[in-house]
Amino acid sequence: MAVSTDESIRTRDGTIARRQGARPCCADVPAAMEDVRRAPLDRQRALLSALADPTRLEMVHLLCRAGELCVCDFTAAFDLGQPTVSHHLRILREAGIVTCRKAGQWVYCAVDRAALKWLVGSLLEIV
Amino acid sequence: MAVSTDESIRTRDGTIARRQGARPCCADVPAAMEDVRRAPLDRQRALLSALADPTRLEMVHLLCRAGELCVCDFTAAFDLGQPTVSHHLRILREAGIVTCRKAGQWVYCAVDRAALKWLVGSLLEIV
DNA sequence: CCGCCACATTGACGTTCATAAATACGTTTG
DNA sequence: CAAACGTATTTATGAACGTCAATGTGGCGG
Repeated sequence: MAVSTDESIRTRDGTIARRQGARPCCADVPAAMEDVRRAPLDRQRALLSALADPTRLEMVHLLCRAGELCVCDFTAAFDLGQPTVSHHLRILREAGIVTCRKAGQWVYCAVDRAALKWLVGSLLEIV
Repeated sequence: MAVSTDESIRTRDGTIARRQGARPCCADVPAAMEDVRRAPLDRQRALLSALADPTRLEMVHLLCRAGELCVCDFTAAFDLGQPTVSHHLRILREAGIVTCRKAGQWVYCAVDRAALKWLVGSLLEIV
């Protein structure tokens, strides 16, 4: 593959951008990638994907307003089977977004605000 | 179904909670649901699900640090086929998270910080 | 004008996920 | 102890998603 010398390209606004080689863009970005990988990307993604489902997001909204709800409250509110509700609550619990306490035969759930605040903070860092 | 009168239940910490009827929890929450549905849940969910994918989240991270990148930068950085990268960028673009400008035969992408800030603000509202 | 390049689109494939039915578990009540 | 209730788990199914190969599109250079 032939490699030409530097060349200048015209950008949309008419300015001249100086670039190197035959492939003006596609500059190496391994250094930046290192920083990216070091970031707590996994936890961020776990929280985001737990919240990305419409049912679970509505659950969190409802729970934030109600403060504390038991599982049967969700089954009554969401027109979903009890196993499905339990499934979603498990995902939210494993993501650290909700905490559950057992009282008698009921399980009361609440939002872990610290987790949501951490997510917000981590998003603010990259903006 | 028989409905009993008020009854008291024992909670985990030993306190007595007074509840009504045969089904102590599962109180009606339609009023709260109304408020929830009125909230901009859809946009919130769209942004969250766009960010929930590990590749797309890393793209946004990288893009926030780099400021502006063309599509071939991503194909070089992510070890993915060009159609796959294009697919992810389309989702991010349709979600309003990234904006694209065409310069020559390259397409340069940048993060719409306002969108991310809106998401952060909407999350802070419910916490 | 023809070939190359960056990027977008289409179609297909394998995987993941949400949901429901059936079942199991632990607690309360009679 | 047995029945009833709230909740968790298992299993199966259909839909959605990420990925790739092939192809299409538009701009740039020889």
